[in-house]
Amino acid sequence: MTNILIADDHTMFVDGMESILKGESDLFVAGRSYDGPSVIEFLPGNNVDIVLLDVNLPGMNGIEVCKEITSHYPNIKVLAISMFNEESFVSEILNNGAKGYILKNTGREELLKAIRTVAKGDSYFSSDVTETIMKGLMNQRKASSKSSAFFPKLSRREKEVLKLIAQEFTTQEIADSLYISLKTVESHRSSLLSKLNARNSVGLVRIAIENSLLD
Amino acid sequence: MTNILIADDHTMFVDGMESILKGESDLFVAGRSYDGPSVIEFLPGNNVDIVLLDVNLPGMNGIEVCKEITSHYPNIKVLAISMFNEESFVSEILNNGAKGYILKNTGREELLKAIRTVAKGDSYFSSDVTETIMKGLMNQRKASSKSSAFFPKLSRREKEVLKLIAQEFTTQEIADSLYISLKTVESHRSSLLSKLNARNSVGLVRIAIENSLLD
DNA sequence: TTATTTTTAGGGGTTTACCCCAAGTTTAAT
DNA sequence: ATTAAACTTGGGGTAAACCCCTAAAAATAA
Repeated sequence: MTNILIADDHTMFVDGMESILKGESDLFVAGRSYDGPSVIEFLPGNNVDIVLLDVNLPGMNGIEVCKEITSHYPNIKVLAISMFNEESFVSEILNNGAKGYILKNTGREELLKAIRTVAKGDSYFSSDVTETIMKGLMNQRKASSKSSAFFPKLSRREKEVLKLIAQEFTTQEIADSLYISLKTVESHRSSLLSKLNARNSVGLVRIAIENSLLD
Repeated sequence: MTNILIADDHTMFVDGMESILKGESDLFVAGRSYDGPSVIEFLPGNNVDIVLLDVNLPGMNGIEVCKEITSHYPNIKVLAISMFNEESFVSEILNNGAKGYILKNTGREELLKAIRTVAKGDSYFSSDVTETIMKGLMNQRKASSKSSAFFPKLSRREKEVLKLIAQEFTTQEIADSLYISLKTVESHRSSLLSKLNARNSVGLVRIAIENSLLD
């Protein structure tokens, strides 16, 4: 018998999931939680084998909850469930101990299969998710070779100017804002274009966003 | 007997909803659709009283589907269901004939109540949604001036031009690439600036990237 | 201390972007 | 069939961006 805790803030979804699991003799719904903290409160004193965990929970998000569970209860398996096939979500929650990741647009049969697979101690990912992870790994090399390695150092001033350019300020406005002359800003602008190998401001901003330089 | 068509791309959700409705003797699930077009295909030749319609459908979004349903089948009631309590979604689908709007985090009882209310010909909104609508009405004056809330529709050409701008092409190069005149591209550029409320190309590209319009 | 980079700033010029106007054609929706 | 968008193309103008050049003070690294 596998005891399951369903953690999802969408009541309707939890109701539905429970209806599905009720028909299975080897699966038992031990409890339901509608936010992160109540999952943590539920676990001590209740016999839970698997947590069906929504990645996007209110209060304390799924990733935090997952980290909490796997560190304190190594025997409890977390099966992450999400609306979104987002590479960032997937990789982050997997790095925090989740044993599987399925999407809410997977069917009843696959849900049951995923639960039973994880209950055995194996991992389960729906095919969409596997694909996403693969793409993520592919882009990691691209990103590292493009951004980290090929990325030239920008000086303090250049970064400042770049941020203001990205906020749609004109050269004159940037000059006024930094209390320097128009020509100085033009000079920084020009070295930015050269360093980042861009043709114009649009390229500067695209590169800046891609390398998250605007924070 | 009320015949219900469930339209949602999340299989698991549809399964769950069906499980809930199966226990009710006065409600019958006539069919299930996983995208917009298949809803439209299903209706002729099937007896449907209520469509449980997800606002965010692939292929053809819920708002379009709703418009189509209510214009061709005035007797069919649409009960909109959504993850999001977004004012823009709510007001838009209501303006297109939906009889009710509930969130996916409403419980089983409220779902059944909503269905039966709409089946009688009345309207039903969950209290959260009512609140959102009220707030929306209050903010309508401000919203028109700021309008950074939701994304205006861009025409085919505008999207093409935007993509090329983001690739650092000049107006002349874009014109050559699309076999249209420089002035035409400038015209599209200008309407893009106006629609997206940007000061220059940098703003256009930033907004485009933020809304992942460059694929 | 010397060398290098950064920051500052200018002169002078070309190209591009952006703004206002108007108006014809094409396409889509009612 | 009639409206309404969307697409197209001008003319003419201003402001901004971008490019070449040089170069001195200031901060940083060797």
